[in-house]
Amino acid sequence: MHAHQRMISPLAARAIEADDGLKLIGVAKTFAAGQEVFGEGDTAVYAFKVASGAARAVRLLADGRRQIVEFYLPGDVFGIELGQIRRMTVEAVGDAVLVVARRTTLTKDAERLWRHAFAALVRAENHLLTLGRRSASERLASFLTDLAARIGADGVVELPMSRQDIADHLGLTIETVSRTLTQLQGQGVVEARGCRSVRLTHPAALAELCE
Amino acid sequence: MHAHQRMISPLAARAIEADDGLKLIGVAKTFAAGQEVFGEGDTAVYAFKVASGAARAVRLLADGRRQIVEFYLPGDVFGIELGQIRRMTVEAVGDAVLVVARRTTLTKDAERLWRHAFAALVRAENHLLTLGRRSASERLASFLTDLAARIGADGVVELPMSRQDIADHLGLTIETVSRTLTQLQGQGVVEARGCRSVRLTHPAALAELCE
DNA sequence: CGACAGGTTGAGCCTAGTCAATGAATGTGG
DNA sequence: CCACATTCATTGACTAGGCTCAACCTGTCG
Repeated sequence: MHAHQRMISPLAARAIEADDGLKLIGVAKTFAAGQEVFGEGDTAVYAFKVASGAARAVRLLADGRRQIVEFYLPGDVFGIELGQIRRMTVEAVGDAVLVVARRTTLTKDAERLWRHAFAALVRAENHLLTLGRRSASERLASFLTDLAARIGADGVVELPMSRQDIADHLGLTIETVSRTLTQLQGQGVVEARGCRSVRLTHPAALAELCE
Repeated sequence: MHAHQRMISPLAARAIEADDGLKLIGVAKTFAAGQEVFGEGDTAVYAFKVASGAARAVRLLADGRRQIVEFYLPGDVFGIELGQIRRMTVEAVGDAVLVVARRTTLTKDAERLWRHAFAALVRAENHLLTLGRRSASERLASFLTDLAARIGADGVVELPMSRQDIADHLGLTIETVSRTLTQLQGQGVVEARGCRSVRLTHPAALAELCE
């Protein structure tokens, strides 16, 4: 098990309340690396909250090109839908523990679900700017800055996802992700410690690089 | 005045109800081409519904690169915010008539506002796939197919926006938009009638081109 | 230790961007 | 009504950022 995949006891997760105010009471369920949480086209029954690990929301084109619409990290809520049909596939990234709740039991929390969905909108719209107008190095800089804010500890980000996942999130190839990361190291703004751990040595410069 | 900018009497627009079920009662206001409806950073007071014309939601990078996050077409509602601050600028595309309502007076319609915001999320997440993984011709094909579904009449789409707007929405340059459109004509799937009107001569083939 | 998946690096290519010239459309004033 | 100005769109020549294909390296685990 990797350091970034802190497992928590399923029992301890039974009632997780993060600072978002949404008390998502449900059963904690463990997903293995790559396991599908739900698939595009499925009937939407549950909402989920990440207790540990991470998940990815994936959309595919017919020829296999893949876009990761969003990464869900500890504390994030996902699976809220207006319709009955899942609009994309969500899979565990590495091993993950999710708290599961029937969507129908959450209607009293409508206001808070609303906030989570709106946060997703804000994130998606920000990401549109990145995919539409930023260069490879700007995409990486944005990505690392964002991750640092969400799961960074003391300037170090433990990446839960593979290079392929990062590439598919940023609309690049693994080769470009790899090269760009090397280049950022050359500029002295980040420092890799193994391929799943990045230290942001100069976060201000990294933020500059986002333009 | 262009054919696609059907003006309606402000009085007639006082209570616009489209098939979305949201009865947005307010004052109709006319905006000139390019006029700002609200700016990034402004305090969010009103919500808007497009009566005629179109609007664009714009985000800028420091060096002037521009991303059009979304086009709002007749019937679309925008300006719903969770916070008090506008997250992007919205401007009229060509002349436009908008119905304006105080956000605070809309709280009883929360359920319907919710639907509009969720629709924006679905659109944004779909567009992420386009910007992240589609080629120039696939982007144009997606764009035209989408527009045809929203404002197409009999296979003809009257474009409310300029080439620059299209480019900034699709993450391309005007030259690439222009060339790609010419190329689509060469393939016989579309037919331009002046630069603001496109006939989808072979919509099925166009849908194929989206991959 | 050896095998394998995942990551890095290199060489060459291709799509889309840049820079520049031309052409079409719209608007203004004489 | 036409000459001119201005803006927007198209086309061409060239460039470059990122992709493809391929080899090599690294770290993780049996």
